[in-house]
Amino acid sequence: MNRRITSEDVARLAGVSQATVSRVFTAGASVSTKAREKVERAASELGYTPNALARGLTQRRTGLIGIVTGDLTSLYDTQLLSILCGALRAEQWQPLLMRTARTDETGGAMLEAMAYQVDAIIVAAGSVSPTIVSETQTYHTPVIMMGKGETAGVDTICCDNAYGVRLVARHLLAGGHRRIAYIGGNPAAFSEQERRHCFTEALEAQGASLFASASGDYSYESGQAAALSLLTAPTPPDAIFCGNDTIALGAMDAARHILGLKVPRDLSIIGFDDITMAGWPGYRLTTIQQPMDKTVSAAVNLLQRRFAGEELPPQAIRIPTSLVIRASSRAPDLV
Amino acid sequence: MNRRITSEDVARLAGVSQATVSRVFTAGASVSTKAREKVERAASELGYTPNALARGLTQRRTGLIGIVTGDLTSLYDTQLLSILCGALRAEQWQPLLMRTARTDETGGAMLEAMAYQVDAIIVAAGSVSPTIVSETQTYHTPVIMMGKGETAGVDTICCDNAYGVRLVARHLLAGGHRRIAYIGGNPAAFSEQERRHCFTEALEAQGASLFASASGDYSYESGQAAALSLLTAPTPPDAIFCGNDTIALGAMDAARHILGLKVPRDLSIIGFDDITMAGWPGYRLTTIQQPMDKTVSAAVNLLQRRFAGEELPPQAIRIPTSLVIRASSRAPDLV
DNA sequence: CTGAAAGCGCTTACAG
DNA sequence: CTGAAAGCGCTTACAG
Repeated sequence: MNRRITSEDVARLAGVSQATVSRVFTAGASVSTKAREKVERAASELGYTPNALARGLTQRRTGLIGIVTGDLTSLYDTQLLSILCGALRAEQWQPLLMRTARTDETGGAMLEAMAYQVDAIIVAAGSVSPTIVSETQTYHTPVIMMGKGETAGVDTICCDNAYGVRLVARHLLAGGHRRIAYIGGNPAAFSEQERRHCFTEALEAQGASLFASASGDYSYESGQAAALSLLTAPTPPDAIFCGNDTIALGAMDAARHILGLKVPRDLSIIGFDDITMAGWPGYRLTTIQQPMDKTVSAAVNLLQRRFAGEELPPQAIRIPTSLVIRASSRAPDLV
Repeated sequence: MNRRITSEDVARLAGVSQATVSRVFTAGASVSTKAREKVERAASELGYTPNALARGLTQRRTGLIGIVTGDLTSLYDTQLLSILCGALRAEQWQPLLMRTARTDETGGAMLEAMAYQVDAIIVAAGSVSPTIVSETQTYHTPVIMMGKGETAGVDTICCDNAYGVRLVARHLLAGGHRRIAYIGGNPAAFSEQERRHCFTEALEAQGASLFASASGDYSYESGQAAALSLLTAPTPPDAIFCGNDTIALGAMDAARHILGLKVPRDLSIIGFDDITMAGWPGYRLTTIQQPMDKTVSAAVNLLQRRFAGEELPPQAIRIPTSLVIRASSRAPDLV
């Protein structure tokens, strides 16, 4: 057979109407046990599965969730994606993955997802112009932006950067550090701006100040390069806080393997995210934990409420952060 | 407006028939310049994009490609996924991501993808029973299995495991190693079976034999545990070849940080895949490179040919492998 | 509970 | 080149 099996085929074999076949595959529709049995027998004999596209055309829901990610080069993004996909699957939602290579592709990717009538879009990358936001609002499709603070018109889920970096500042100062540097991620990213800003403020609130800083792009290589330039300066920093763990791993490798420094004896290094590798014995990175499972379940909950038709204003959810002390930072009591 | 804009709306505004609107958005359809202009103006004014679902229902093609992956915990899988998604996007194909948590979910995930009328399915995880294969063949949907050798009825793309592990055997023996161990991945995986088998054979072909071996599940933790047990035996191995890089990183960290061994002085470690981290200065892992871009472009090419209707028998493509010598293995000339 | 029929938003022969 | 109409495979009021 060169044609897909349709509900019509099943109906014919089962001796019922096509509508009855449809009802058997529609949760909550009323069908007699007898009819249901005939249909199920016929369906399994023919190997019938309802066409999700046709179903999506008639119902309001397709079960498709658009996920806009960056280039998936970041270990954090990748771990988040994995957890997110697992959670979506548990809800029987299918992720339509829009991987963007550049941050300005985000808007386009959202519109492409819309073309497939996705029930919602989760944006985990790049930033979105207000024009795009208002454009997507015409579609009445829920949009959740991850890693972004309050944004007009859409839901956002973000970790508590301010609290996290405050913990870092306190920890480093308690560790006796006075030349504290910062290596940031992509300057255009919200998380970078917030982390840098709040970290600087937190130091100042405690009577200290940022000693030096550099910018990267959240990559390992950028962490290496930035660390190298900071550490070879006439007066190098004695601690580096990094915008994410990947940068921190690059910085640590540069300090140890290129410059021959001991971490944390010569230098404390702290990251942000708590990706799996931060706990590996080769790194044992002190970092701010950003609980990915909580982020994901907040997203799923929000979608459930929106799908249920609840009329709530755009949410700006913050997920709590915490400090995970490992071996890459000087312990306060040893000073 | 609470309703999506349809081609009907555009037609009304542009003063043409709905069919003409459709033609403007269908590549290769003939429309007069005048009509095209009117339609394009109206479409952009209304913010119209064709409904990809409705289009998919009438055409043979949806532009959707189902991708069945494992739990995305593996660094190799994740890097491959990233490259794959980039390549699909370049073709205007959208990946419908089916992330499975257990290997026996593969078949179900394929059928779910089928329900969305995907144009093809790329399976990059788990194994598939012959029943599922024949079931999917009824749908006439191309299926490509990655990381699998020749399989009846479907296309496969796999790296040249045999050649790769032969290079490892030769390299280790040339390095003077005589107690060579192997830590495998998931015993149910094709790649594991092939690598283990061919590695054992390669050693024997060169007059040596496998000294010890252990099984893991391709994870970092399993690499650590297996290395620990092998290296604390009365006579430990002096070299370990690992079924993938992630295992090798775990093994290396266990050797160095838990047992205090020097790599490669006390022990050579070799991996498989050549993931990004294998080149990081903290590891500098000697490994077999499996070119992901070639794997991906082979898949894209194959899909293009299948979509074009070419009648070719199931392909069993092998991608060449090569040895990347870094610092985790003893150099032959130093012995 | 069940069938006939309209409709979801497109594409594509079929005439003209 | 263009319009009217059939059809893709479903769901869902509407009657009965």
